[in-house]
Amino acid sequence: MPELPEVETIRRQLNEGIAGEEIAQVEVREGKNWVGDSSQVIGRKVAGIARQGKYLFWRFEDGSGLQVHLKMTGRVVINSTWYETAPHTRVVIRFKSGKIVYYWDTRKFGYLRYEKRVGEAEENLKKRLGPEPWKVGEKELLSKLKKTSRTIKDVILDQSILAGVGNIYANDGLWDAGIDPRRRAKSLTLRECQQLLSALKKVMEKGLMTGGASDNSYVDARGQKGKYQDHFLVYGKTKGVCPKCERNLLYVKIGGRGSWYCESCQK
DNA sequence: ACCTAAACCTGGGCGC
DNA sequence: TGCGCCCAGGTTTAGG
Repeated sequence: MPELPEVETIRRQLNEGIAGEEIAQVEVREGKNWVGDSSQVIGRKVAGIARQGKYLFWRFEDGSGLQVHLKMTGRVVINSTWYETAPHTRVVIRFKSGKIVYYWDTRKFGYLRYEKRVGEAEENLKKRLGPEPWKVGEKELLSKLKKTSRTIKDVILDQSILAGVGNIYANDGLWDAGIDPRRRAKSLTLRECQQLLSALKKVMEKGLMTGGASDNSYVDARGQKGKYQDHFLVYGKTKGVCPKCERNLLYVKIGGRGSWYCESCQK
């Protein structure tokens, strides 16, 4: 599942690959994945690619743009012939230069949407999203934690509180911080909040360094798998053991999402 | 207002 | 081996 490190990896590669390119043609093979009228992007030149949380924004030179969300199984891949005829290629964007961007998505949850004023779209989204873990202090985060009766895991997955954290990095971050995912957010001390924030930054930086987590569907904009799945601390480790104390990990569902933790090391 | 749960989809894994 | 069921989770939306 693309979370912040995966989306950022794609952003960097897209920026490198298509900045300055002019869109010549768009082929929408699956209408669910394009919101609105795809012909609106024809003739636009890409100025650059921005990101807010797990959202990508293609900025065109005329101030319009494209908002993209990959949801669970979305891929954005440049110039890979396999995707030309792949069964789940949903959108094909061809540039004047001959470069091609493929949007591929088995489950059809993701979308591309043209925005007449992309700067405004980014601003509107920014108002709805919380800060990314690097952009918030522990005191500011703690004051948000104190306002809710939800579990800490629920809260860090809430994009309006903290942007960019998904289930993989939430699980690993909570383990690294030694915090039980079932704890009420309001029960965290300032010190624990600081540990959690620094753990989340640490695991997400690791994710970025290793090219993201390709546990299931994720590949980068070059079609390559990441390696963070080789560094999972607890995520997905059913029948696995704690990396620290080697006791069996426990599994519970929190807010409908799989949660792995060590009863002994996470308090 | 605040919180939970269903809906959106498909392929893969599991049990029988 | 094969069938069918259940599950994965980001976000929105509907419901309690």
